[in-house]
Amino acid sequence: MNLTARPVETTPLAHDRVYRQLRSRIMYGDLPPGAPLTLRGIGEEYEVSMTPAREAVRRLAAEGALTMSASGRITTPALSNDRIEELAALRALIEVELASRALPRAHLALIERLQSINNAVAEAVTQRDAVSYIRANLEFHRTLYLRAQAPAMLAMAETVWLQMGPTMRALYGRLRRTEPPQFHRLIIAALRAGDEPGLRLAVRSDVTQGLRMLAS
Amino acid sequence: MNLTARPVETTPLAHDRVYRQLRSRIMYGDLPPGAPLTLRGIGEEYEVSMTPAREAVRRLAAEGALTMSASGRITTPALSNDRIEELAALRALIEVELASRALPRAHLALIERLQSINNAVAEAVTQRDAVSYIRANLEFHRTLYLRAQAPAMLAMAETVWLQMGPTMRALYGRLRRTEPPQFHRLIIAALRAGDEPGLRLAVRSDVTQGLRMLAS
DNA sequence: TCATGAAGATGATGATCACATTCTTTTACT
DNA sequence: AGTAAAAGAATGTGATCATCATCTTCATGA
Repeated sequence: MNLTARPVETTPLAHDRVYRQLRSRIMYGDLPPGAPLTLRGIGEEYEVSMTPAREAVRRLAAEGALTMSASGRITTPALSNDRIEELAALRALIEVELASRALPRAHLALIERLQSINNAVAEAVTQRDAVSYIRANLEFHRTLYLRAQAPAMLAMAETVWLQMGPTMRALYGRLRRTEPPQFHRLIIAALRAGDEPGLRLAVRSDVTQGLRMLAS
Repeated sequence: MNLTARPVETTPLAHDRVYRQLRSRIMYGDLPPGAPLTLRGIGEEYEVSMTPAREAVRRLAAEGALTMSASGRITTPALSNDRIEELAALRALIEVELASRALPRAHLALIERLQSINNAVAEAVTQRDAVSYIRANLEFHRTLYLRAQAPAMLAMAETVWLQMGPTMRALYGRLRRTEPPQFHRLIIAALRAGDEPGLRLAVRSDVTQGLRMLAS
């Protein structure tokens, strides 16, 4: 048995590092929809050969974070309105369930952390910083859902976030808004009150509000 | 512009062929949970080098169809009971929604096709053929959900099926049953009657019935 | 008998290259 | 000037190899 108490510092793995960095850039809207990528370009940017770049891309493509054309060209996804509606519906289904499962375990410390994260969201909104906004917003949701103790569901939700990343950024660009997210306050209030129906409604509203931007 | 009206027979791509064949074997329960795989073994089996084998494995691992240990060892997933409960809950959430969206478009021809697929399911049950049973059962569900015109949701549902494939097979092995699936008949009846609440209940029951096998 | 350790086998990782396809730009012809 | 053909550049695919980590097996010693 290995008893050497070394830290968890495993993973100098090149492909995993490239995967995680690309994933962050996509999920948080650093790349616009339809942005082209190349294996050689990625390899150069992250100082690896084509092989780890390919594996990272293959992995991201499998998660829907990247699109591969018939000829193998790599781009970030440019979603149709129908696709966006579907993904929003998936978010509603999965995240309402996650919130519901997190509710009985949501104690005061968690609620206060959500409160503080929500301040960061509001801050990003006033500064019109799209990437910071998306990052803080998703951190708000992830922090709540982690309490649900449902890793498979959380992974599904994150996959949906990943697919919507570039589009989220583009949508935010059209948005003229300076008020902080109202539904986050409703979520926090419902958590405090232990109000499950209210929580479900608040999460569903928060998750599908982006659709209204499309209608206009 | 290319006007050569060649058939769609693009894709002699090795990694894609390996991916699809491995995916089928996993989804339909041809591999037991925890089965080890190697890149060289896959390459030899499908007569390709390690490179396409690696890409296929990477893709399947990203979908949760394969598990990679910290040292890179590849196995089919061996799910905990908690994980199985989660995946069943996800099936319920997503597939109930898909069925509901398919309902208004489900005409007689579709219902008759479902009827005939269900006969194949019953046939597989009487012959105790696990792989045929799983394949026919999933074809039943996929045929219905295709009518929902919701490709992103269907892809999510298939990802869940994929993750449960090896476990489904193992569960079926414990099952002593000769009667055909009762809930499929309820699904078909609800479709004929245009009964949405009944359809939702029938799909949810069908999808979560496997959980009862675990309780025993 | 069991633990310890070394040697060999096994397997994933990453780099590099040749090749075919696709896309882009340039050239040539009407 | 506009269209088409052709030359060139760019890009993904698949094979091969060197390397390192891990696992297994077997021998050694208390």
